[in-house]
Amino acid sequence: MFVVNPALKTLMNLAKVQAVISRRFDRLNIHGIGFNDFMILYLLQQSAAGKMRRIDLADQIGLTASGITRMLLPMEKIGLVAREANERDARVSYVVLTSVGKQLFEEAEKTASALAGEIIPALKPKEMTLLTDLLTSLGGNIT
Amino acid sequence: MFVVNPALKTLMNLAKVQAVISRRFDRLNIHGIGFNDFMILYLLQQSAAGKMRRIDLADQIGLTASGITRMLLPMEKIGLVAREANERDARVSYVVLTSVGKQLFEEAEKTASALAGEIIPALKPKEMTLLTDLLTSLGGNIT
DNA sequence: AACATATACTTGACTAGTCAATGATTATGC
DNA sequence: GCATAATCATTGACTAGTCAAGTATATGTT
Repeated sequence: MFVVNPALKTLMNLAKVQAVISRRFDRLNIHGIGFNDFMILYLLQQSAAGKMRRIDLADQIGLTASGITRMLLPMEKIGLVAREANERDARVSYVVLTSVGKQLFEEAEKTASALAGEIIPALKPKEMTLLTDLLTSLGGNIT
Repeated sequence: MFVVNPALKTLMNLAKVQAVISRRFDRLNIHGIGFNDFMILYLLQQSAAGKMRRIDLADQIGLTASGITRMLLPMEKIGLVAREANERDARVSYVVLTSVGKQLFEEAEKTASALAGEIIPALKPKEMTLLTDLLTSLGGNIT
């Protein structure tokens, strides 16, 4: 029988786990938004200025710039975020969190937290630290 | 500042990490197949009979049955897998690994293993065990 | 036997992204 | 100071899935 690299098996399990979790979240359709939309609201909310460049959002959530452009279109349409120019650099278009967006985030965060608690088993502090460190070493730098 | 549930942050980092990893794999386009196609070949190859029901493939890789139907179409077309009926149950259509599929898998496994080794940092045995256990507890049961 | 329910798979209509190319602007090397 | 390169964002064309509904078959109940 063929034996594959343990690292590769780990990546396969990671892929599976993520597929199942994200479908579970998106199926809930928390307040009308998907999980990635939720992440965008979260990042904007915790950013100092309440606004971010599209390219930085892309880097943070791990999608491409064009993916961000496409995700933001419906969010702009329903007024969760808005556009703002950068006076120094005309290439940049900031994404600003609106008060509607902020309010929706705060509601959605309750549902999302509850579901996250169901999904992630209760871990000992030591385990939680290790898991966080592991994800960080794999590029998961969302704080 | 709003403080979110650590479990929720973990899920956001998981989503990000997986998005980046899967894009990196798919971009390589290993021997013309994507990462999920690779997983299908792997599961078929390590199954005792070299064949599986579509629904079991779906469960194992964490997608829906209809996703599996759609993924398999091009794979059948290029001859990596084939269909086989179940004599006892006419609803079932097995997915069989062809010799072409098996050969491609063995080639692709080399490339995939090498990339997996680059992505997953060298872990101490204890850490590796914990990571595996964690993924298992989240539903990652690929062995 | 007949009916209700469950399971396996597929399909139509759709969403969520990808990549490659392009446009517009800003930064850099000489 | 000007050509070249780099950066930010968008668009066209496409792939990879999702869900809900439908078809076909199997199983369980009375």
